[in-house]
Amino acid sequence: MTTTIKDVAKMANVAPSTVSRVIANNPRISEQTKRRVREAMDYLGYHPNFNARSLANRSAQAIGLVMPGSADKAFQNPFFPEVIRGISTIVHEKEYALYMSTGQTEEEIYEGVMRMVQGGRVDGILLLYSSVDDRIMNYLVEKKFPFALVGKPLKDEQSITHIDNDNFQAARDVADYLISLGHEKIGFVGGSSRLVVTIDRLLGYEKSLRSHQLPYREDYIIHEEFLEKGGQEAIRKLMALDKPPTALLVMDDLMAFGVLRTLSEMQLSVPNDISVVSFNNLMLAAFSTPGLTSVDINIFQLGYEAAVCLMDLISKPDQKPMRVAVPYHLIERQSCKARTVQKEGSGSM
Amino acid sequence: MTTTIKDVAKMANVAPSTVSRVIANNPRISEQTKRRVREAMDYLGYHPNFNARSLANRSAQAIGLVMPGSADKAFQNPFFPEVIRGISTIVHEKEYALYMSTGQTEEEIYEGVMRMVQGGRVDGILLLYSSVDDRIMNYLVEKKFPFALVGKPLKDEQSITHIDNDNFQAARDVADYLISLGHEKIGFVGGSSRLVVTIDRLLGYEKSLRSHQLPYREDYIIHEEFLEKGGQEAIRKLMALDKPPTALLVMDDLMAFGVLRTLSEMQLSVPNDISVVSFNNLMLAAFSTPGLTSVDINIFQLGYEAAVCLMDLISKPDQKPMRVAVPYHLIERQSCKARTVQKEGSGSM
DNA sequence: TTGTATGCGTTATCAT
DNA sequence: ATGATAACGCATACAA
Repeated sequence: MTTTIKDVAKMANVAPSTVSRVIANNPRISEQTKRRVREAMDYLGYHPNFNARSLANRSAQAIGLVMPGSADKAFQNPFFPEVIRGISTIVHEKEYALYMSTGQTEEEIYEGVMRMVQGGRVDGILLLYSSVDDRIMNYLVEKKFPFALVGKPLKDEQSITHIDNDNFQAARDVADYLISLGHEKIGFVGGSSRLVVTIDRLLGYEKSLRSHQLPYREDYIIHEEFLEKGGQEAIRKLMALDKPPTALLVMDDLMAFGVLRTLSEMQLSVPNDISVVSFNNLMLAAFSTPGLTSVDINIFQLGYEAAVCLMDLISKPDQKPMRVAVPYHLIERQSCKARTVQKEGSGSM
Repeated sequence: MTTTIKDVAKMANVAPSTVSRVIANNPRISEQTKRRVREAMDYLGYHPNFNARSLANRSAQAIGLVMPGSADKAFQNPFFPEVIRGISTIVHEKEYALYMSTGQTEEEIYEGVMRMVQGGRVDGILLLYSSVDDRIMNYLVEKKFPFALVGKPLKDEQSITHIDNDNFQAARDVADYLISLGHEKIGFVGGSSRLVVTIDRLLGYEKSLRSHQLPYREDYIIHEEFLEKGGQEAIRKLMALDKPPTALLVMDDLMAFGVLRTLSEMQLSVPNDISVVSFNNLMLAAFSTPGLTSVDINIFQLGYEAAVCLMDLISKPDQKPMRVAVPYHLIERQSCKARTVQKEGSGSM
């Protein structure tokens, strides 16, 4: 049916193995026969069968992408397309293909990953999130299957290749910034507390408060999904408090939009009534009203570096685990404002 | 190394072929042995090798995604993640996997598609754009390889399965809308003129003008990339005209943002000085200032329906080509305003 | 430098 | 109801 290596061999008057060698550009084949074989390939429109090749080779020339929830969920947040952009550039360079798992529940995703891995569909995996005690990561570790993590593992930092920002420091910087603006009641709107990135940033936030002798109030800490809706939920809870915060550290721009929208529905003004800083610096951050002050975490680069590391892991059998810290920086826009001095004034700063 | 069907067979005291039948849940195997085999599979943590299966089967249980330019380019526009969301839901239901081709130039993408197809990596292809005289589409047609097109083919409409909006009518509606607002000088900011969607909408726009006895001016037609930058370029050209338009039909929200931004840099007000309507109704449309009046083309559904069709094409050998028209509707926000009556007043409407 | 034979892990076609 | 065996298309160790 489809043309195989044998057809080419026949046409070029050589053995199939010779054709195979020509494909691999084996130096021990004479230029003459190479040319002859290549002509035959061109003429017949031959293309190698990947499945057969993978089978004989045990390599698939493809890497798998694992997102939290299936693509139809994750892609709601522009974070993922953007990491994938970074990944894609390097994957393309290496002539690899990209494979996306689909699955709604954690169980389904886990199954999908097992199938990818054991089924020999992919040579390596990129884990695009890091959560506490993740089955999938445990599985990969145990299997000693090449993978890189976008994010930080909770433990085994030394043995797991991972690429992230210094989220502890980033959150601390942000809180410091808010405090320097005179804010003392700062809310934290984060993602699931099972996400390591949430944990890290919460720690950084806490550290900042403590170093400024500010109280750390549990009721200022909210955990929601990284979506607009999450932000809406969060801000409702916070504003219902007896003493609502005057500033917010929001972990995701999308959430921040939810916050902004709800606040404006409540007739509250950002930044006059409340200041907001968030993370990711998505394109939307520039377009919202007011412009959103946001931490640019270099999402693209996160993906790019992760792909580079994974490729190393795949090609160099005894590559040591790596850790790459991608720089971040605060982009100031119009969502923050200095607070007029408090009456209670503990005089900090 | 990895556990194969043979290991399972040995452990369950059956032949490999029997194990294979159990996997396929062949009814001619007794429940007893099925149970025994399954226990062995569980115990050994067996997972079938996809490559071997595909090889024997000539089916990959995967479909390929083809975007204009590689992911790292295309994903700059939220359109693509959103179509993929739609695709992903149905692909996941059918337990298929998703392959993404990577490639920068048209040549590279073409090569990638050939490799996917002839290499047996995928059982079908989703073409996420439609351009005039597209090599890739021609190749797929010629190969009679199952594929569905998101968009409309320029010719062979009857024989190519495609999913789109009625873009002619949509653009006509939009232009009518602008005209009903009193605008007579309406600019058209579109994508590449090689894209069928551009062609269709341009036709609809023209039709609207003509039916209202309004002049169709070449210099009001701009073609740029579907990115913010494209919009910036476009509006600069238009505003440099002797009689710049008072209203714009912009083909993409991202472009529209570019337009908005540049206009505001020029100290021009939307909608007071100029009205803007665009397409796609991305999340950003709601967040921009002013809120962007945009045509919701149901991107998610576009992807969803396309995947459904492709699955039919794959599973039913003699499935006829299909055409699905996804509805659209105009979402009015604040970027358009009625024009005060013109002095020259041809009195239309 | 090139050809021969074998294996990669499954499925499918015969048998029994 | 189950087993033996031959593909599937390619790569590679071993010969020549």
